[in-house]
Order: sequence, then C-alpha cells, then structure tokens
Amino acid sequence: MRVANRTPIQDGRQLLAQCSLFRRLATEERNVLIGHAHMRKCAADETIFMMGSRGDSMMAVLSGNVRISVPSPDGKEIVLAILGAGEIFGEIALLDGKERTADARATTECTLAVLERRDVLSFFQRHPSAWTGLVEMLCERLRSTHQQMAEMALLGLPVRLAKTLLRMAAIQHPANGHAVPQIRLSQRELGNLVGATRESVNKCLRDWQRKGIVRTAESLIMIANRPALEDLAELEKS
Amino acid sequence: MRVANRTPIQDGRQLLAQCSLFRRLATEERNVLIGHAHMRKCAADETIFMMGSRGDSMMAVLSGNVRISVPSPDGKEIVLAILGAGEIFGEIALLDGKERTADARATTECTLAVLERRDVLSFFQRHPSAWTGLVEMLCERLRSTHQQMAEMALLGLPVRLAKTLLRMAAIQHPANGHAVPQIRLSQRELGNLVGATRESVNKCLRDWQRKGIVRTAESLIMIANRPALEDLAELEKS
DNA sequence: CCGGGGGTGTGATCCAGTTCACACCGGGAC
DNA sequence: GTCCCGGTGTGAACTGGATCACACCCCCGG
Repeated sequence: MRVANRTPIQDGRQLLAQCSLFRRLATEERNVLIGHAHMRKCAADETIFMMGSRGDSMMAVLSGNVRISVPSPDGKEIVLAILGAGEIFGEIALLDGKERTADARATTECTLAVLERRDVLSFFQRHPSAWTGLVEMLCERLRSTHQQMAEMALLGLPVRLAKTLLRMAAIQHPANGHAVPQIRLSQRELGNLVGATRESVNKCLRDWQRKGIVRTAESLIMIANRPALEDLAELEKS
Repeated sequence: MRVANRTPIQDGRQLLAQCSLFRRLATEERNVLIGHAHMRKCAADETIFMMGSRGDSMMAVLSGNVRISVPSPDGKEIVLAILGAGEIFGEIALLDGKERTADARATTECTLAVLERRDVLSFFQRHPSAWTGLVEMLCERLRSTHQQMAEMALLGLPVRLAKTLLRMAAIQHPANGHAVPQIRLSQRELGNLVGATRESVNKCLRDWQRKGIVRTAESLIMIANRPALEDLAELEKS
C-alpha cells in the first residue's frame, strides 16, 4: 500500500509532518516532538482507550482507522468520528489531565504514534511558539463539532447520510478523485455515525441505489454518482 | 443589582478575575490583559456579531445574558448556549482568524469586556505561561460540546428539557441555592435550546406543572421541586 | 454436513414529536 | 376605545424514524 523501502519510523515521520497538529510546527520543532513518540500497533477491533479512564497520552493515526464513540447507558452508542491516517485523537485528556471523554477503538489493524503527557507539556514549555499551532487545531475541532451539532439538530436523515458518505469517502481515500470512491462500513455502523438505525440507513441506501447514486455490495458502498450525492447533501429540509 | 459604589472598570475587573479564561492566569498577567479590554454596552436584542462575519475580537460577559445560536437555511435555528456573567465567547474566530461560527445576540441589556486580536496575541507572546490556561478552557469547551451532542442524539425531549432548565437556573442565578430558582425564557426559546418546537415544550411543562415540579407564569419558569427535576434529568430513555 | 453469527433486505406497526389550526390573554400603538 | 402582536394553552392530524419480526446469504468452525 505504501512505499516499502523505508523504515516505519521514517514512514511515520513523513506522515506526522502533514497531520493536523504537527503540520503547523516548524520543522525542527516538529522533529524534536516526534522524537518522543513511540509506535503502537493495534489489531482490528482492539480497544485503544475507554471513556472515563485517565489518559495521559495522545495518539496520531499512522495507518488504519480509529473509531471515536460515546456509549449511552441503554446500550446504544453514537460515533463521533472515524479517523484516518494523519489524524490525531486523545489530546483533550492529555492537555487538561482529566478523564477521557469517549471510547477509542481500532476498526482496522492500525499503527499509532503515541505521545506522553510529560513529553508534550515539556515540549511546549521549551517551544512556546508551538502553542499557536495547538490552539488552532483545537479551534478547528470546536468549529467542526459545532457544525456537526447543527446538522444533527436541523437536518433530516438522508441529508446527514449523504454528508457522512462524502466525508467518509474523503477519509478512506485520501485525495484521489478519479477512482470510484468506495467506503468500507457496515450499515449498522453508518447508522451510529448519523444517529439512526440500521434499518433506516438500509432503506435510504436502497432507494439511492435504485436511482443509481450509489452501489452497494457486502459491507462496501460505492459512490456511483457523486454530484447527485452532493446535491442531496446540500438540500435543506428532509 | 451589583454593589454600586465601584466604577464599572473595577467591577469588571473583579468579575473577569473569576471568569473561565482569566481565572487561570496569574494575577499580574491577568491585569495586563484586562488592561487592554474596553467596555461595550448592548441593548436588549442587539446583535453582537453574525455567523460568517470576520471576527477579530472576543468578549467576556460582565452583566446580562448573551445568546449564541446557529441559524438554519429554512428559518429555524438552534441555540448553542446562553451565557451569563463571567463567561467568554467569540474566542474561536479571534484565535484562528477565520469567520465567526455562530450568531451572538444580547437577550437582555448587557455589558461586555472586549479584547482585540492583536492585544490578545501579543499578550500571549509575552506571557507564554498563559497558554496553558487558554488551552484548558478550549478543552473544557470541547468536552461540554461532546457531551451536549451525545445528549441530543440519545436522550428524549423531557430529559433534555430537564437538564436545560437546571443549567439555565445555574446561569441566571449564580450560586444561591436557597431561593426558588426562576428562569426568564420564552417557551419558543426553550424549544430552540433543546431542539424542539414551542408546542412540545409547552405540553411537557404543563405536564410537570400538574405534578408540581415547576410553576410557570408569563415567560417565567420557577423550579418548585428541584430534586424531582434532577431525577427526570438523570433518567435514561424517554 | 449442519448450525450459528454477522451482515443485508423489507414489510407491519408504533410512537414521539411536528405541523396545523384555533382560542385566549395582556400590553403597547394609534 | 380598537387592533395587532407576542406569548401561552390545546387538540387533531400527520409523519419520519424507531421497533419488531421475519427471510436470505455467505462464511467459518465444528
């Protein structure tokens, strides 16, 4: 999948250099911080951390997908995000020293770069200019959460589903517009992601399939007609 | 309402010293930053800023209430928060230099302390140790937004309404447990706050009134039986 | 080979909350 | 005074999704 004649470390370094937090740092700063990272491999379905536990580390996804979710007392759960390579998570608990706010689980086999609280904090003390990058990242998070919230509250299921499909296509297929984007996700999982049941998702997808907008096969969704889907995602109401 | 034999500036300084962001700063640092603030008075219903506009200032509420909301294309809107004295808003656009993510409007006459982008940024450059306080504040914001999101998605209207009433009571009556908390809010506004219609809110409230949990009168809601309401707020499901 | 578990496809039914429609009330403008 | 407007109170009808109840399929393990 990736070029093979590099060590995992080099590989990771390359990727971290572009990811949401580190991208904003100056090169030497970045290398100092990355120097403290250690790698961790996760099997598919492995739990990375659980809500409520103490967390003094944050992770960056190097490869694979990580699922961030909040369980509800009555067995359901809502999926806040699915992260792909280059994305960061677990930073909140690390930064403020409190409990983790959500569960994190690997959905595929994946490799993470892990940074410890003490290393991160001492790094920022030594490199105060790096703070702005961090703050910008947090702001971006807040922005996207607000937006997601408004979507949830104001938009109907089909619109939410369309938006989600497009988002997922972007995450699982970092930047290649030409091939037909295909999304590997069970319908139940998609339901948790948009806040709906498996059945509703199914009915909506089948409807779209009949209209030739998507094609589905064994846990795999292909976007056959992206413009149409984008239209659906823009539609206010319903 | 507040002690009168002080200048507004002193008064503000007093309040800012306890508010979410500044509370975390060392005293001299705080005073430096507050020195740059200028006051602004808003009439009730005045728009403070609108979503999409460029924003290079942030505000702290000194008195009155400010409503943060996101309008939807089809005329509805969702209210993200109602802020009371000591709370801060508008920091996201200030920090990352992008557009405002929401509308802000005064719901009552109110006074704000305004800080400009350049002052804030240069302050942090001079006082790098202040960054951690800011970051902690942003983390807290993220935590509460995540939680709100999960509530929205997983809980039924009565529970959300109960939670909201308790929250509002806390905001509008900073720390006095003894008196009957009363909340000044139209039912339509409450609807926007919990993501429901005026009618639904009304029916729920009347139901509770019959049970003696709340009492309502002309745009004013009193919590008659707080423990009962807290029970309702804890109830999972329904 | 069979059985079971995960994912999908689809209807019947149920229900929380919306929409619509209308009545009432108090206050401010004219 | 009268009219209008914003807030409240309530019921009838509607509806988007949730729930429930199956059927089908494929794969894997025993």
